[in-house]
Amino acid sequence: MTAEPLSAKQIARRNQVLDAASECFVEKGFHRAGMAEIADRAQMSSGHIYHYFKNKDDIIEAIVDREIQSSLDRISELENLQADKFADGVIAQLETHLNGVGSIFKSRLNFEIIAESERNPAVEKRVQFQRSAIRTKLTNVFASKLGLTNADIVADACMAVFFGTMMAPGRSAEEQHKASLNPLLTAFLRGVLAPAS
Amino acid sequence: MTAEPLSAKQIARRNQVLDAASECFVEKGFHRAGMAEIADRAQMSSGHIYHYFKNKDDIIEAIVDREIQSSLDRISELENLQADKFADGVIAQLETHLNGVGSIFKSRLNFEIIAESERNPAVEKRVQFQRSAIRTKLTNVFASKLGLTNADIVADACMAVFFGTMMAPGRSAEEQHKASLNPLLTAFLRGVLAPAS
Amino acid sequence: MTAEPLSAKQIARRNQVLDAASECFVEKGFHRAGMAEIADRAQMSSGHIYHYFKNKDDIIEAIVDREIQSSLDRISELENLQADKFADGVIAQLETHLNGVGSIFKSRLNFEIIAESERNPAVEKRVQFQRSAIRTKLTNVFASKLGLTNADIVADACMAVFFGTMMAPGRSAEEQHKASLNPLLTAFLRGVLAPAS
Amino acid sequence: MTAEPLSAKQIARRNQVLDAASECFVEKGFHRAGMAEIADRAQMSSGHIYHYFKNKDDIIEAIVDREIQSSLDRISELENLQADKFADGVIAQLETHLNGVGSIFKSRLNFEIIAESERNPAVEKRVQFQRSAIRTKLTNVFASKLGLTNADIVADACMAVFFGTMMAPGRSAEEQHKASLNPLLTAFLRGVLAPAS
DNA sequence: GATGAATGAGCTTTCATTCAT
DNA sequence: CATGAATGAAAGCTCATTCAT
Repeated sequence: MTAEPLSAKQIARRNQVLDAASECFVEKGFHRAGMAEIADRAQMSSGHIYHYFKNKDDIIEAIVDREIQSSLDRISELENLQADKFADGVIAQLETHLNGVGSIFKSRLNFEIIAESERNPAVEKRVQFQRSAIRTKLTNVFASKLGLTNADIVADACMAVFFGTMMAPGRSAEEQHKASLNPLLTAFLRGVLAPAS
Repeated sequence: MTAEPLSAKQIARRNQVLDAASECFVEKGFHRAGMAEIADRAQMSSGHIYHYFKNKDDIIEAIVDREIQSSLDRISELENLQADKFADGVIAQLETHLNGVGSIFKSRLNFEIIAESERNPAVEKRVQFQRSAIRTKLTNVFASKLGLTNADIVADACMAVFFGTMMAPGRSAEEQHKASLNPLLTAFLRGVLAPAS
Repeated sequence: MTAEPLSAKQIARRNQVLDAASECFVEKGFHRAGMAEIADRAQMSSGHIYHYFKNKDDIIEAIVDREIQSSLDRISELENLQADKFADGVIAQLETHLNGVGSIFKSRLNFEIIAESERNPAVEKRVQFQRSAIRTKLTNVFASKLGLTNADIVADACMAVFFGTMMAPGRSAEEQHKASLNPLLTAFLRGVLAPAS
Repeated sequence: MTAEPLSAKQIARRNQVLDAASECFVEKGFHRAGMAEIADRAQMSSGHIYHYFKNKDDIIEAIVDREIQSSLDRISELENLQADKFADGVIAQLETHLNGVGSIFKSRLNFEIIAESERNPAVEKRVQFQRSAIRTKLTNVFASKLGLTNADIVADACMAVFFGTMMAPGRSAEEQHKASLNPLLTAFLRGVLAPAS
C-alpha cells in the first residue's frame, strides 16, 4: 500500500506514454484519440500502458498535470525580471505566446483541458488549483518585486488580460502569426505593473 | 437543389432535437454524448433524428450556429444603450454573465465549442465568423454611439477583457456566484468607452 | 378477396416503380438499393409504394418477371426467321447481346437475378420457369422450322453456348465492345442449326 | 510499411473467419450476411474480426481470392492428363462440376461473385484476373499438350462451354444431380481438343 | 516487464415498413 | 390516392480494458 518510488526507467517509460498521448490529444482531442494509437506512438503495446496508468482518464489527468506545471514554470520566469523592466517582460511573454513560438502544443490543449474540466471533476480540481496557484504566484511577485499594495487585484486583472488575449483573436494560423498585443491593453499593463514608488 | 422551406412543425421538431442535444452536450460534451440519449430526450426514435440532420456533426454545427446567434444577439443589445451610460451597460452585462444568470447553458458550451474548433474545420469556420462579426458590431457601435476614432482597437481590447473575464476566475459554482468584475478592468473599460468629446 | 383488375393508371404507376427499381438495382444490386431512393426516382412517396407492392421482395419478384418476359420475347423473335437463315439469325442475336446494344440494363441484372435465385425460393422458381420456357420455345422452333428430330438436345446445347458466351469474356467495357462470337462456336451453331434435309 | 509475415496461429485464425464467412455468404449472400453471425460461427467476438480484416469488404475480397485460387488449381489439374485422353479428362471434370460433387460451396458463390463484380471494382479486378489467368492456362496447356496452333481460340470456346454448362441447366438440387453433359457439346469438345497430328 | 489476442458493450447510421393525416 | 413522419431493429465498426502467455 505504500507508494513505491518510481525508477528512472519507469519514469522514462511513463513519459513516453505521456508524450505520445499529448500528440494524439492535440490532434484529435481527448475523446477522439484512441489508446491503440497512443500505444503505437509510445512504441509500446496497448496492454502495457495499463502498467503505468490505471486507465485513459488517468493519462488525461497526468497530461493536465504536466500542462499545468509547464504554465506555472513560465509564470515563475517572471521572478527573474528586474523591477523597472517588469511590464516589458510580461508584455514580451504575452506576445511570444500570441505568436505561438515554442508553445504550440501546450496552447492547443488549453481549451481541450478547460472544456474537459466542465464535465470531469478530477480535471476541474486541477484547473482550479492552477488558477489559484497562478494568482498566488503573481500576487507574490507583484508585491515583492514591485511593492504593490493591491497586488492581488492587479494579479486578477493581469490574468484576465492574459487569458483574454489568448482567446480573442481567433485561431487561424495567419492571424496568429501577425498578432501583436493590443496597444490599449499594453498601456493598461504598463500602468498597473509600474513599480510602486 | 432548391432548399425546401421547412414547415412550422418541422422547425419545432428540429428544435426539439437541438434542445435535447444542447442538454446532452452540456452534460457530457460533444463526443461523450450519444445519439441514443439525444433521441430519448427529444422524445423521438434515434432513427428519426436523421430525417432532420444529416449526422451528428450536422447537429453539432447547428448547435454552434445557435450559440453564435445568441451571442451576437446579446452584443446587439448594446446598441440600445445611451452614450453616457454606455460603459455602465457593458460592465453590467459582463457581471451578469459572470454570475451565470440566465445563460448557464450557453456559456457552458463555450469552451466545448472552442476546443472543437481546433480539430473540426466546419466549427472553426463558424468560430472565426463569430469573432469577426463581434469585432465588426462592437466597432460600429463604438464609432457611432461614442464617436471613437480608434473604435476597432477599443473593440479588440474589450473583446479580450470580455473573454478573459469569462475564463479567468475558474468555473466553480461558488466562485462563479460571488464573482464581480475586477475594479482595475472596470476602470479600464470606463476609460476606453467614454464618449469622444 | 377477388383479384381486382388494375386500371391503366394503376399499371402505369406500378411501372413507374419498377422502372425506378430497375435503375437502382442495376446500380447497387438488390440488397444495397434502398426503398427511399426507389421512391425518389419513381417520384412517389416511399409509403405509397406499399399500395402497389407488398414489400421489397415483391418488387424484386416483379422485376425478375419483367426481365424474364423480355428474354422470352427475344427468343420468340427467332420464330420469324427463315429456315435457311436460321443459324445466321441466332448468331446475329448473340453478337448483338455480346456488344451490349440495347440491352445493357437487362444483362446487368442477369447475374444479380441468378445470384438471388440461389437464396430466394420465389426467385428460384421464376428462374427455373424461365429456363424451361426457353428450352421449350427453342425446342419447338427448332423442330418446326428446321425439322430437327433431336431438337431438345440442340436446344440444350444452344442455351449453354448462349449463356456461356454471355459470361465468359469478362465484363470490362472495352472487351465487351470489341467482342465477337468465337469462330469455333459459330461453326458449331451453324452445324447443329442446319435445316434437317 | 513492410507487410508483417503472419504467424501460423494468425493464419489459422484468419481462415477461421474466412470459413465462417464463406458459409454465411453461401447461405445468405454477401449483403444479407451479417458480421455478427460470421463472428459467431468463427467462434470469435465480432470486434476481434477487425484485427484480421479491415472491414467486411476486405473479407469479401479475401473470399473471392480463395475461390479464384481454387478454380485455378482445378484448371491446373488438366496439365497432368495424357494427350490422347485429354478431351475425356476435360469432360469428366465438367460432369463432376455439374453434379456438384465436392464443390457445392464453391460453385454456389460463383454467381454471387460475378454479381458483386458488377458494382464492386475490387471484386471486378479479381474476376477479370481470373478470366485471363484461366484463358492463359488453357491456351498454354492446349498448345503444349495437344500441339494446337489455334490454342487461344479453342481456349475461349472451351471457357464458354464450361461456364454455359454451369449456368444453363438451372440450379435445383434434383436437376443438378442427374445432369450430364450435353452430347452435342461433348462431341464438340472431343473435336476441338483432339491432338494435332 | 511486456505482448497483443480477445472481449463485448457501445457507437453512429441505415433501412424496410407502418400509419395518422 | 398520396404523403412523409415515425419507428426500432439491425447493420458495420470502434474502443477501453483485461488477461494468458
